[in-house]
Amino acid sequence: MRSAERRATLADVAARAGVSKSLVSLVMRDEPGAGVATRRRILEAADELGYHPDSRARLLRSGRSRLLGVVFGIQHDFHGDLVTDLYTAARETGYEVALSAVTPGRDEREATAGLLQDRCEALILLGPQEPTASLARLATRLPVVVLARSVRDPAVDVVRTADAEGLRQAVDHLVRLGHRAIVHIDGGRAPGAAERRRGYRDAMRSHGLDGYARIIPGGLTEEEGAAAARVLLDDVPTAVTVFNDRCATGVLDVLARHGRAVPGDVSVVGYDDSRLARLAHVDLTTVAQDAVTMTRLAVGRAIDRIEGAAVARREVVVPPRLVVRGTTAPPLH
Amino acid sequence: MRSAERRATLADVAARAGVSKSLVSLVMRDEPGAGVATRRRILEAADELGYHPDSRARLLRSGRSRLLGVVFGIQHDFHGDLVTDLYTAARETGYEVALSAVTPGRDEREATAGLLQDRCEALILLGPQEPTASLARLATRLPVVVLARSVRDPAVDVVRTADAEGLRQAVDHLVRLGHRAIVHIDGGRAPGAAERRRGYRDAMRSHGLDGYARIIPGGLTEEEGAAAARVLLDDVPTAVTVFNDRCATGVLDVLARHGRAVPGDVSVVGYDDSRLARLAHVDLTTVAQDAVTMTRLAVGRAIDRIEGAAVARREVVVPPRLVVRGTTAPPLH
DNA sequence: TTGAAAGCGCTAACAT
DNA sequence: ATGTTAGCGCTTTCAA
Repeated sequence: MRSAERRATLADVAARAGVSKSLVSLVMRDEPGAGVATRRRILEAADELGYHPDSRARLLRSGRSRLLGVVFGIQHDFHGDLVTDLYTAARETGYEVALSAVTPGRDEREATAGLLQDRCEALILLGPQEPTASLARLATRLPVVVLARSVRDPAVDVVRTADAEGLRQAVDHLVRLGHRAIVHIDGGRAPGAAERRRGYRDAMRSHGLDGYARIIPGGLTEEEGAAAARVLLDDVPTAVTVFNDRCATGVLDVLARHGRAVPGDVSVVGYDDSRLARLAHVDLTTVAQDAVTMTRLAVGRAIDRIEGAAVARREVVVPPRLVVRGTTAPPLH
Repeated sequence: MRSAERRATLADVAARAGVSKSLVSLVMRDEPGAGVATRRRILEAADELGYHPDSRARLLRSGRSRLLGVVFGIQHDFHGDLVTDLYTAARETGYEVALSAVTPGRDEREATAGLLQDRCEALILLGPQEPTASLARLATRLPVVVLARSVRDPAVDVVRTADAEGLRQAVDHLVRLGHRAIVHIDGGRAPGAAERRRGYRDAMRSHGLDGYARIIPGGLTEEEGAAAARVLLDDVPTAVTVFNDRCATGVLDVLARHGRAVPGDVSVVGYDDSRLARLAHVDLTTVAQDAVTMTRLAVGRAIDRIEGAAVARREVVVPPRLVVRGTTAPPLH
C-alpha cells in the first residue's frame, strides 16, 4: 500500500506557487526576504503537496551534516549508559547523534570509517582501544573527543573521570570501615586501568598499607573478574576493589558460589555505577563516573571544535563520586 | 592541527590518479569496468588523500540510501548479539546498517523517526513494544521487518523463534533428567512471553505434570528475575525455566545468595543463549535463538522487499535449540 | 522583493 | 577500458 508517487521537491512547490526556487528556499528556512503574501502562498503550496525538504540535498549544498558520530562497544553496559546520556545531551543542540557499534566482528576502524562516510562533523569515541597514534591521525581530519580514556596527544580532546581519585575514594572508604587487606583486581590494558592501579597503590601507601597492597590481573569482562576471584579464593582478603562493575559482577558471582558472604566475609567495590551496579539484587558499592556531566561536556566540546570556538583545555577531568551500597561493611574479626 | 585543506573529493582522486571521475566512481564502488593497473593507481591515490565517498551525494544522485535502519534496545544484551550479527549479515549485501537506540529517555517512536529522516529504505525492529497498529502504519511507508516478536499484521514481515517449541525442549530436557516440580518464571507482557508460557503449559501437560505446573510473574530484567526467585524461596521446586537469560541471571544470583546450589538443589534453564549465558562462570543451560540465521533472514527479507522481490511468507519461524550447560542436572532425592 | 544561474559530490547514460 | 555530460534537490551568489 506504499504510495508510488514521487516525493514533492522544492521545484514542485515553486511551480505550484508560481515563484522561483530561491523564494521557496528562503521561506522554508524561515529566512527574511520574502513578501508576506508570497510567503503565505508558498507555505500553502508546500502544505498541499506534503512537501518536506530533503535533508541530504540540503546538507550537500550547505556542506554540513550536523552529525556527531559516536563509536561505542555494544557489549559494554557502561557504554550503553553513556549513549543514553549522549542522546539527551545532543537533544537541544541542533546536532544529531549517529551511532556506530564496535562488535566482536567489527573493529573500531570499521566503526569509524562508517561514520566518516556519513560526513559526521566530529567523532566521540567511548573508551577507544586504538593506539594514540591512530587517534591522532584521525584528529587531523576532524575533531575527535575521547570519552572515558586518557590520551596524551595535543590533537584530541579528552573528557574523563579522575580515575586515580576514584580508587583513592574506594580505598579510603574501606580503610575507614576498618579494612587493611585490600586487594585490587585490575583492568589490564583497558582504558583507565593504569590510572586506577596507580590510584590504588597511592592510596594504600598513604594509609601505610603498602605491605597489604596486592594487585590481581583482571580485565573488563565478567569472565576475567570470575577468573581473578578464583585466584583470590586461596588467600582471601577482607576487601576487593575491582576495575569496573562488569568485572565485579564476575567476582561477586564466584564468591557467592564458594560460600563467601558479601559483605560479611568480603567487601567489594566496583567502578562506573553502571546499570549493573544499581540492580537491587546486586546493590554494588561503586565509584560513579558522572555520565551526565561527561556526555554533556563531550558534546559541548565537539560542537565548540566544529564551530571553531576557543577551547581552553584539551583534557577535562570530571571528579568521581563513591556510591556506598550494600557490598561493603566493616570486616569481621 | 587539523589540516585546513578541504576534504578530498572524487574529483581530487581523479586528478591525482590522472583519470576521469567515472573511473574513480566505478572503482570506489567495486564495479567492474576498470583495468587492474588503473584500479590500483586509483585506490592508492584515494588512500593517500584519505578519501571517503560522501554518502549524501551518493544518495542524492542515485535516489537511494542503501540504508537498513535497525532499532534496538541498548540495555538488552540479546539485542547486542543481534546487532552484532546484523552487521555481519549486511556486510556483503551492498546495504549498510544504520543504528538507532531505544534508551530510557528515547522511545521507539523517536528512534524510528530518526531513521526515517535518514531515508532508510527498510526498518528492522528488534523486539518492538509498539502496538501492532503503529507497526502496520509504519509499514505503509516502507518495508518493516520485526525480529524476535510475533506480529499478526499482513503488512509487516516477521522473523522469530518458535518460542513454544523452545520451552517444550527445556521442559523435555528437565523431565528427562527426572524433574517433576518444574516452575516457569515468565516474561509478563514482553515480546515472546505469551508463547513461551503456552509452550511451558503444553509441555507440562503432555508429560502429565499439570499438577506441578506453576507460573511465577517475572519480566525481562535481572531485577524481575531476582524478585521472582525470592518468591520461589518459600517453596523451592527442583527446576526453573526462565523467560530469558537476563532474567535468569537475577534468579541465579538470588539462589546463590541464599545458599541454594545450582544445579545441585535447583536446575535453571534460560532463554536466548545470549552472551550472559555463555560466560564460563555462569555456564547457563539455555534455549538458543539462532541469531545468525534470524539476522540473515531479516536482512534478506528487508532487501527482498526493497527490491520488490516476491516474498512467500510474511512470517518465518526459526527453530530454537537447547544448549545444555552446567545449570541443569538430575534432582537429588 | 524576486529570479537566474552556478554549483555541492556524486552516479549513470552515453560516448569513444 | 576510459572519458564526457547531465543532472539528483537544494542553497547561494549575484542581478534585476
